[in-house]
Amino acid sequence: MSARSAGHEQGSSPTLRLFGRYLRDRGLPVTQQRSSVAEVVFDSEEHLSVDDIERALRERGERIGKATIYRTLDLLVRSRLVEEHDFGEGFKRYENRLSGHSVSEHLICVECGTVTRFESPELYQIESRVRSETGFIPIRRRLEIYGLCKACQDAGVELTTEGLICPIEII
Amino acid sequence: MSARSAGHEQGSSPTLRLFGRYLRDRGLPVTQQRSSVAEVVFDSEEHLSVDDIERALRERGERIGKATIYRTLDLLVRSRLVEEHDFGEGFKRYENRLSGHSVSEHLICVECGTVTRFESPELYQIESRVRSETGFIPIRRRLEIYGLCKACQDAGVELTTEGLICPIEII
DNA sequence: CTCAGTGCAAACCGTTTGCAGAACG
DNA sequence: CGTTCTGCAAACGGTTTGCACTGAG
Repeated sequence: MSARSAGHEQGSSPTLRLFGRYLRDRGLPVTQQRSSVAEVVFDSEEHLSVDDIERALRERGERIGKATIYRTLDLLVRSRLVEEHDFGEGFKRYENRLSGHSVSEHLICVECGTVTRFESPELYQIESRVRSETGFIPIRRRLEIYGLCKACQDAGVELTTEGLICPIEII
Repeated sequence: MSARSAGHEQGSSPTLRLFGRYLRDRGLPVTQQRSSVAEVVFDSEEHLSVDDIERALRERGERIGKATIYRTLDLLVRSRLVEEHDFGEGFKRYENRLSGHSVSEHLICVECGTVTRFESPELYQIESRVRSETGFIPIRRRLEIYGLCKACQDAGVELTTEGLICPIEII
């Protein structure tokens, strides 16, 4: 905050250095705040909400405004180092794209909300078929399967059948 | 609006009658407004925003409050007759699930925003594999492929490469 | 006639923006 | 030193909610 700074980013993760390069390449300042926000996201394997990030920063003893967090996340997403998710919770989540499991497919439990990653190589077939059949060039995809996770089943949760059972039936 | 009402739903689409049944089964009143909102959604093949629906109602000469539209859409989604979508535009869209093409896979052009439906039977393989490998029971899924549509390519749109080209590279 | 629905406007809440002061290069 | 960033608070926009009034059953 006060000091002459410049000390962040040294001895840090390769990913953080990549972000530094991204900023420098564009003539953008590598600030204390940007480094801190990036570090929190890079150090986690989770899908973090903005509140999660703010909390993690506070635990490190840093108080960074939400506006700055949002602005930094925008840069991180643009740099392609971080991926933005929307699981329909009313807010976005952010994830380190270089954390090893660079998969963007998710199983989402409708009961407990747990998000699990999974891989589906079949997507490549789907995309190449789409491309050849329609001329559409795929860039990125989102596959989310909502359902009931094993843990909730074991806990005895049943699928509540809201809605019409057989909508085709008349009257 | 003024008249003694009760006249809606007669001679209307089977789907609208299904919604009437859904409401009656639960002891909920089948009101003029609910019928109108439902009819607009059932009569369209599109992914409608709340503004689209409000506009369509106004064109029919009906002025229904946004709150009522939201409340009715909630019922329609619960009845499983309508599906809710979020294409990351900052608001939701709603679609008649019984409009023939009951497919929930979409191609979304990042340039012009056009949404096109497509089918991918491969999803069944993916889901049965997920179920047997993890025990997760799939209920519904969302597959969205973002990319460049044929029309935009023909119009000369190029894919702008923002972000780091090779993030694995050092420094 | 009663209970639920409707409409209005205010509340909500995640996100964005304007601006004065602080920091990077 | 000039330009960009930061933080605060206010603005924003889609959605939700409280409440007096209207309408369905």
